[in-house]
Amino acid sequence: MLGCILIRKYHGQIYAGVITETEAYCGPHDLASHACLDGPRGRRASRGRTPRTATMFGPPGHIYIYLIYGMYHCLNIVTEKNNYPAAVLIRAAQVWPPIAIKNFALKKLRFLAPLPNKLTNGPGKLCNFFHIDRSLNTAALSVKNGLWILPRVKPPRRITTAPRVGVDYAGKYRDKPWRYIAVG
DNA sequence: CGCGGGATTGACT
DNA sequence: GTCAATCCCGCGT
Repeated sequence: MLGCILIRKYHGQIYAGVITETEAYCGPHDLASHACLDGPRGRRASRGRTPRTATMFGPPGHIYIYLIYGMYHCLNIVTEKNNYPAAVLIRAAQVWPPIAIKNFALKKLRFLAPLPNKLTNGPGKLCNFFHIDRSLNTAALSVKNGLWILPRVKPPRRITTAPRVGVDYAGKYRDKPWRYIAVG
C-alpha cells in the first residue's frame, strides 16, 4: 500500500494523500493485534473476536476503524480472507489541500503544493485530516462509501522497516519489523 | 452498570 | 529516547 493514493470524499471536497507509513497486524497469533486469540491477552477484555474487532475477521478490502485513547481514530484496511483476522494500519500520508469534488482530477494534484507533513504524520492526525471516524467501520473501500485507494503511480524509492509503535505488551511479537516506511 | 486500558499525541530530555 | 494527559467505550458482571 505504500505509495498508493488514499482518497476521501466528504462534504463536497476531495482529500487525497500518498500513503507513506503502514503497519501490519497479522492473523490470530499476532500478540499485538486486537484480534489475537492467543496468550494471556487473548482472554482479556477487548482482545480476540469481539463486536469491536469483528471487522478484522471479515472480508478483505473493508475498513476497520476503532477509537483509541477516547479521542483518536485509527484507519485500517482488512487484508485477508474471511475469518482470518489481519489488517494494515495506515499511519501516515503526504497530503494536498482539499479540492472541490467538481474540480477533482488526480492530475491537478501535481500543480498543488503538498501540505506540511505535521498534519498527517500519525494515525490519529491522519484520520482527523481525512474526516474519518467509526461511521466508516465495516464499510468496503469504494467510491460509493467515500473512501478508496488508487494504485500507485510509481513505487517509493526505498522502503525501510521498523518495529510497530506502542505494542510493548506483545511478547515475542513486540519487535517484529512490520512497520513499513516509504523513503523518497 | 462500573471498571480499566489503550495500534496516540505533544512536550520534554 | 521518556512521560503523562486524556476519556470513551468494550467488556464482564
